[in-house]
Amino acid sequence: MRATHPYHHGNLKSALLDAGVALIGEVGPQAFTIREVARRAGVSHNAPYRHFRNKDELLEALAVDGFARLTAAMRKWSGSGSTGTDRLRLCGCGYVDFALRWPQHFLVMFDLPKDGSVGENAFQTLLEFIVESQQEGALPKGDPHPLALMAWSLVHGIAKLAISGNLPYGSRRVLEFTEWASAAFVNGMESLKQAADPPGARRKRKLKQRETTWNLTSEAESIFRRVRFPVSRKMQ
Amino acid sequence: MRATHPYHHGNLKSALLDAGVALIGEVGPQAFTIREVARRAGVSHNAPYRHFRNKDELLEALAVDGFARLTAAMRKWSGSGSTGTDRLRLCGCGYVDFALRWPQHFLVMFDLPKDGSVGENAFQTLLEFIVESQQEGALPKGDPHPLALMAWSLVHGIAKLAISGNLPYGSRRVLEFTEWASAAFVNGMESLKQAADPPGARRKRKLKQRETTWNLTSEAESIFRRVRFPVSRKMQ
DNA sequence: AGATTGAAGTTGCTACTGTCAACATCTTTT
DNA sequence: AAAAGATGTTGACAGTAGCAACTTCAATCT
Repeated sequence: MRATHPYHHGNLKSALLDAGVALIGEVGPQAFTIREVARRAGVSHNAPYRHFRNKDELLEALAVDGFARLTAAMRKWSGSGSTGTDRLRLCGCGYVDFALRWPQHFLVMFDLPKDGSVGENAFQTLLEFIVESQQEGALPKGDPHPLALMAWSLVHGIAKLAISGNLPYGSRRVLEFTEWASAAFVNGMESLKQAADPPGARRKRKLKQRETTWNLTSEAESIFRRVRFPVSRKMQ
Repeated sequence: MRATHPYHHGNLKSALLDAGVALIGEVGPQAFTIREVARRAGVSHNAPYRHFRNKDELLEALAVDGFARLTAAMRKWSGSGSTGTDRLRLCGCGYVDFALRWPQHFLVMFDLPKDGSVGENAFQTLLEFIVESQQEGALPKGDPHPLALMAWSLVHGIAKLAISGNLPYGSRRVLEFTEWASAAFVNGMESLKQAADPPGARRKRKLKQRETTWNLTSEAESIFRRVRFPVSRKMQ
């Protein structure tokens, strides 16, 4: 009894995570089973319970892993952009591309009861590009959160609808649609940017405008007057 | 043995659907169980198999039911709008409101493998308001499908993110945010509407512009030039 | 009428799952 | 060296999806 694997696996936890990522990618959350993960890691059906309290905790770990991959994908895609709006657009494409490549994993990340604020990093990445675009004057000044949440909602909706087969496009065209929609978002918002805008020498006013109140310029506000979306209070 | 219920239930199928709707609303797709549905309908654990081939078929029936309710909600909300853009905005709010009220049911409708084109009616409703808004001149002319899909993606993303707890708002503010985002969508798109636009006497050219090609005006196209999202081919 | 057929509901079974409890093995600390 | 603790295993239990064989009952066909 030495030819078989040793009694202790060594680093079972990461092996379980790897097997879990593979399994979730194959069968999705419905058919996902702790016992199959254990099987793939070559270990008894109860070994995982030494590393995860229960099934949900394992799934949550997979979600955390997924968000790390997602953030990496967004950063990688946006890396080739030269302006803030370029990066913003590419970031959205990376988001959708990730969702299309690992739809089941994407499911686990969002459609299961999670606890804390997983996915915080992904949102920060998006927020960063939003702020950049604001500084370039491509997006209206003020609290960037509503804009970021709107952009996020847009690409998230595209991703989910595409995955569930509700967009009449194949993967290829979904990405083109994402790019188009992102451009439409930015260009649409651009029309609401600060009216009296000194055309230059404003790039230096770094992050002064990151207050926590949604403060549209009067011109934009006159357009948005019917809604007046209130302050973004106490995000998270 | 007459005091107990009769051997044949009468209309078990609809009773199962009712119990299923209730159950899915309580526990979600994960904990959803055919046997519990049977229990609630006061029937043996295998009776449902006379009406649904398997669990997925029952869930799909629930999804169909959900889409009917969703469409009804959208129509009810938009009923109080006076213009096309009003109805479009309210329609989006109805969508999100429905998702927030029955998040688990909403899950079943989109995140399970479905077969055919369920939800066709809901999309047609949205498309109708998009076309109306185009006729009012509030949205750019041309194929309404990309616009409808973008609007749908936006509200769908808001709904999903809100349900999964990724929007920093409570239900109340989520609806306000939806309203704001919808207004931003329309007003943003409005800036791309036909440039040389005879201000009146165009409401009569009814649905002439419902071609299947995405045909932006030259002005809008110059703004969208970097993407050139192609024709919407063979929707569904 | 009386027999037959077939739909609708039931009971019992198998294979599988999540999770608990008790046990085995190996490492680390004392 | 011995105790302790962490890690992995075996065996159980309750619950589930679905199959097969049985029962009830209404409708149809002589």
